[in-house]
Amino acid sequence: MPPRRKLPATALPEGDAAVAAICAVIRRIPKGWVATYGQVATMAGLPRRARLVGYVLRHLDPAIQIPWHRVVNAKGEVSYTLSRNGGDDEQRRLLEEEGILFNVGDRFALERYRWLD
DNA sequence: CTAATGACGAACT
DNA sequence: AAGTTCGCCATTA
Repeated sequence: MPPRRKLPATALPEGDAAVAAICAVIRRIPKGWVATYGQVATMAGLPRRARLVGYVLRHLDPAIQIPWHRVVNAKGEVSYTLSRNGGDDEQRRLLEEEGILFNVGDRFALERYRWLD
């Protein structure tokens, strides 16, 4: 069986190693805590590659077991995108389920929930 | 080959 | 505080 992902065959210059590194970091985010896209990228050895993290998460096989919902943007909110067809609401639900409180601006106190290695 | 498009983010205005 | 601009870079048009 090939890797459980949906990336095109000619994916990244860094290859599967980059995808694996990103997933490895995300898997270490503790329950009830979050990490930003940029933070995950840096921790995976890919500084300034936040968009790549978003790209990988976007194309990840839904069946793969990974706490993808714990990855948020630097403003302390879930990145809402039309193309996600409600998947963003699901992310918020999962985070609230883990005890993260959202305020009226669809945001939460990032400084309070950010996972520091 | 060029241009636009992002699950992004920092710096400006 | 909120909107804009620019850097980022793989993918898509």
